[in-house]
Amino acid sequence: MKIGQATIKDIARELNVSSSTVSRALKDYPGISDETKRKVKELAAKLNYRPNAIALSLRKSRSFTIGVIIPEVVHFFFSTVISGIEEVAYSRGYNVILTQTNEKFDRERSSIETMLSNQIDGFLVSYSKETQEFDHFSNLLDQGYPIVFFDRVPDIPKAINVMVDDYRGSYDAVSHLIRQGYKRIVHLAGPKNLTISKERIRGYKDALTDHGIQVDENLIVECPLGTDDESRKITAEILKSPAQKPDAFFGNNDMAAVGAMMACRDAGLKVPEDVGVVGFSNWQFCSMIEPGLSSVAQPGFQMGAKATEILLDIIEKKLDPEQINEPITLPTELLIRKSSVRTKN
Amino acid sequence: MKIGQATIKDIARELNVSSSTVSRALKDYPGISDETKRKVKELAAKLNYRPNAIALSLRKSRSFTIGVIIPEVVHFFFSTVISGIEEVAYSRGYNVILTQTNEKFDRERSSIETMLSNQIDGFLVSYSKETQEFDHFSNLLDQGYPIVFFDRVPDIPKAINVMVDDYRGSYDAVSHLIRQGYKRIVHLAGPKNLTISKERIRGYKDALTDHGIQVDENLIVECPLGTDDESRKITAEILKSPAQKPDAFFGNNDMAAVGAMMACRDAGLKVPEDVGVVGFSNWQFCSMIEPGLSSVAQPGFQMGAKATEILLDIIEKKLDPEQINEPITLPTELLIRKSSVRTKN
DNA sequence: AACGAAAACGCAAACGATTGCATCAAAAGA
DNA sequence: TCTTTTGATGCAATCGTTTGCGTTTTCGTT
Repeated sequence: MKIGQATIKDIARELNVSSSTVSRALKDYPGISDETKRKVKELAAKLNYRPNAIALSLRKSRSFTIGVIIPEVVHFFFSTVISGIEEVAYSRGYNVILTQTNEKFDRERSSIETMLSNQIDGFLVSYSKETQEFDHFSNLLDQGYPIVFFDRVPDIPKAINVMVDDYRGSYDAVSHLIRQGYKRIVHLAGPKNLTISKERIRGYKDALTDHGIQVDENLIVECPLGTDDESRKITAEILKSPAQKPDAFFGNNDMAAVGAMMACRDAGLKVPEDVGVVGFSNWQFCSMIEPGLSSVAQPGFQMGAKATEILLDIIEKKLDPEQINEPITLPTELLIRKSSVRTKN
Repeated sequence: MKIGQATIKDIARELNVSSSTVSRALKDYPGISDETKRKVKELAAKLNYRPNAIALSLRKSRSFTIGVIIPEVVHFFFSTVISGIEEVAYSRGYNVILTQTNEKFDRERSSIETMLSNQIDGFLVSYSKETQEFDHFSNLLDQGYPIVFFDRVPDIPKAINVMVDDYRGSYDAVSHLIRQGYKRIVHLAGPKNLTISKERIRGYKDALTDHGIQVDENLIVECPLGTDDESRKITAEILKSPAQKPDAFFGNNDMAAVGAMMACRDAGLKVPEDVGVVGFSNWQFCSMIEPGLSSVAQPGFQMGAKATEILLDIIEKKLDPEQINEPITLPTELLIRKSSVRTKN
């Protein structure tokens, strides 16, 4: 008993019955005497019997495992999403196998391969920044594999997408800045191949237009990396230029916003008096820095949970993927802190 | 070909050979003609054959999957550890299945159960705060299951532990505060059942003693939750008390340290002029807040990577677990920022 | 022409569990 | 007493792959 788990065969041998009987006894099938059931269950408990999930998977061609592919675990937002995924999967009896792509396209593809080898029941995907074409996903969808995309979602047929309402979040943030009296608002944008970046840019533009401010394309600057260092440098550059100085920064993410704040401080500008700043994602540090950084909160946990629920429903045929034509959007919430509130007036 | 992957049998049937031949041809076994090998490989490529990892696992009683059990994914430190784990596992051809316990003992146990069912090759564990007894781990170790503990490690026989040098990190941090002239240093300690908390307390005490300062047990206050809110309240309480006021706070983690900073600010005390603060973990926000929070950096990625390497070496019999008697400690690094540097004086 | 050896391949069991169908006994009905 | 029904269990195939051993084919040698 030392090595190797007890199997149904072991129980069968010990009790002088067949494996079939043991299997059925354990699952309370009709047609097995109460006496036998009792003995089987007793011995099973005594031997600490645990069904071999691998054997089960092979038999049923189902692994009760879902594969999660994300760019990077260490991003706070993604870690909250994982938490949501894990929570739902666990409660419904599924395992989660995880790989991060580190934003590499090749790794995204090879991860899919190994997961397919492992007879994954379905995929949960947020694709990498490098990914520009989506054949590897389309093929899977065509073959009928369940996939739910979240946050970074592709624009391909049959894809089921769960995302936050980036447009609305961006629109709200920029409107808020305008109401606070800021007029020349720079948008530190994300990589333009990502839908989320595009949506946020769209929200930014519409907010300006709706408030009677003309969009100046020069004020939309791309920050591909999304780090504070990058945005700090870019912002410093902007502040140095002789053109009419901006008086607010709306970051595609919180790191970019923080970088802008630092650059402003470096340039001797005060936040929020001289310059307003709003970020996106509501990372933990937003409430800890001084001044507190206003930010658009994304419901990461809910997103992970929702995406997983949909995926499992599809896997378990409770839901027909054909019926979902619209992306599922989750509401954002603008959290207003000091960085964007003009106290003087 | 729509649904269901091509199997070895499919290839065999198509080519009028046996499965054995196909299997051997694919792996370049001797005793198969070059001609056959060519044909098999060609067809395999054409059918997009992918070996069924589940069947393989069943046959070899090996799953090439390791199970990771951690308290919470959303902790920055743990997410860096996961990243390290994932990196090494991926490069060595293993899958990672992940569960978080949410600090619950029951969930820890049930996670182990499901992982055992899934024929996990080994465990990587950081146990929950609720966990007080370790039979569920001891049993596994006795049965010969490979387990490597990290960060939160148990004091039980045969356990292989990977941890940061908490003692040294704590000692360095407190010594630094003393050298800056702070004298009454409060330690916002972690749960005392965790080895890491104990080690940090030990480092705190030794640093004081070595610098000729007597340890005052009243200055060691437990912050079981480790949140900023909790520590903010506790710190406020301490500052209100009539006793000789402390002039520095050393947090068991960064959140606790930030809480202390906020409480000081609330009380009208300036950091670092009046009060010095040092945290532990070096979360991302440390460099973003004002003043920057000095902190002891823990090499999370390296810890995950190291633990995984050891585990895989044990699994692959490259390493004999009996040979490891000492915990593996990774060096910490004290990052000094403004919060603990007295400029006046 | 005949024999032996090497080369190429197939058979079948095994991993652990499930399940349609057959089998056997005992109990019920005629 | 003999047939029919019901209840309890076993057989064997299956999922996809590997592998020890046996079988067949093809040569080369004498």
